[in-house]
Amino acid sequence: MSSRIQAPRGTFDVLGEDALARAALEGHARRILEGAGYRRIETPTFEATELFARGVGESTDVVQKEMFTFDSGEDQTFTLRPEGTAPVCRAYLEHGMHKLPQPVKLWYLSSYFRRERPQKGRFRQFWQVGIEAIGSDDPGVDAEAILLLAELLEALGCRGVRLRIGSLGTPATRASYREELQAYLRAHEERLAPEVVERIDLNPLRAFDSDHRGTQEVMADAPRLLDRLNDEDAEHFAAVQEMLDAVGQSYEVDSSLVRGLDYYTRTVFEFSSDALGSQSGVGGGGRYDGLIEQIGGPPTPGIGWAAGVERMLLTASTIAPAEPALDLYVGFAGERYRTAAFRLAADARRAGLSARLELAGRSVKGQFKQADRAGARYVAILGDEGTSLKDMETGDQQTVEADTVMHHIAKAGL
RNA sequence: GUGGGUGUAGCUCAGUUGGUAGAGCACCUGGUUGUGGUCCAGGACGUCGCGGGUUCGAGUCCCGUCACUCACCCCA
Repeated sequence: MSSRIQAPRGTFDVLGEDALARAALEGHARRILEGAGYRRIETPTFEATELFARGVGESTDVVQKEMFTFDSGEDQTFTLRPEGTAPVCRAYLEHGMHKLPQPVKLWYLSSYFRRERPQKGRFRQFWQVGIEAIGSDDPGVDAEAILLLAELLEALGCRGVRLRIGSLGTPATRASYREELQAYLRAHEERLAPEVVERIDLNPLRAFDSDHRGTQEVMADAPRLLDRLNDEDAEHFAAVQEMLDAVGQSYEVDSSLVRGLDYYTRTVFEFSSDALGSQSGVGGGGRYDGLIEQIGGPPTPGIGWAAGVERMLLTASTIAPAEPALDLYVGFAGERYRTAAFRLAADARRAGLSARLELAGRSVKGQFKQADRAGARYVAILGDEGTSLKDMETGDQQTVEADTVMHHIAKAGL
């Protein structure tokens, strides 16, 4: 066993009930998102490393220490995609989608890769369902996007979900606010928790989340980003809130809401669930009006979100995947009936029934047992005494010609 | 990347002060010479995560390693 090969760290096989639940999740996502005009897009699993370096931001944790980058043997390196927004924006540019009616609405469901230390709800290959709406800065796009994610989480029965929203304004606003906040924190260093002081340079906004009493007192009077927004951005944010209010979507405004990717501007939002433990984020996103320019295109506004499939499934309560129904189990008593049984199962499938053939050499008793466990409605056993057709629900059984099994089942109304 | 916990059958787990591995469920067979859901009997499945050390002897003790897990960090 020493040399038994395992799935790589932080990866997993999708099987059993999990596979059924994922299929159900995909069905909900397609119905909800396509109903709102989003169309499916899938981009390559790996991209030029530069796309993420420029798009996501050189200074982010994702780019600095979490990317799986490999040498292509050519003059550039490639990287397993750590997120979906930059690749979709690249595709938008590459296919001239600015000529389509704007905004272009796209959704995806695929896997992403980050070299992190795995724990519950955090993997090295993980799945996200996400949307991007590119080409409009109308606040209605923001509100609609938020609502769609809320609707998806609702459809999945995700528990303990709450929504926080904020606005980051422009990159310039954000940068000057950051300096203001850092200066404020340094001025009150002696009252702050040591770990907050340590992170003033790296992540000053984190100070808002501290449960340290002195820190909380200091932060009560700290400058807020939302108070520093310019008029246009403040109006935009107000419009988004007005629309959420109009449809009764509950949320809380969180001035300290930050997202880990550099490209966000204006609206940001996050759905979290207290059912998740420390990886509380279920899904989130925001506006990225500078991203397309950042990767070499014309100034183009955009907004999107991504939600973690594994995390949604961890909190989902109403996804009760059902095994697919089985109409007919075809067995046989005696090797010489094997081919006829094979043919009956094939005929049944051609006629639109779900049918399963005995493939494990079980005894007749074993075949009935197996058919029962598989939830078969009918069992047909081919053998010396003809073909026995049994209705597993009523227990009724008759001996029929193999050729007429389909006819008998049809008569019963299947 | 840092720190803590845990790895025994397909699954959930037991295993006494170190003495050479068990239960339940699931699977297969038989009881019913061709008939399910109950019951009874039987069977197959483990180099006890992996490697090394201590010992006459290691699932048990020690070291390393891998994986999972929790917290930090970060995010989906």
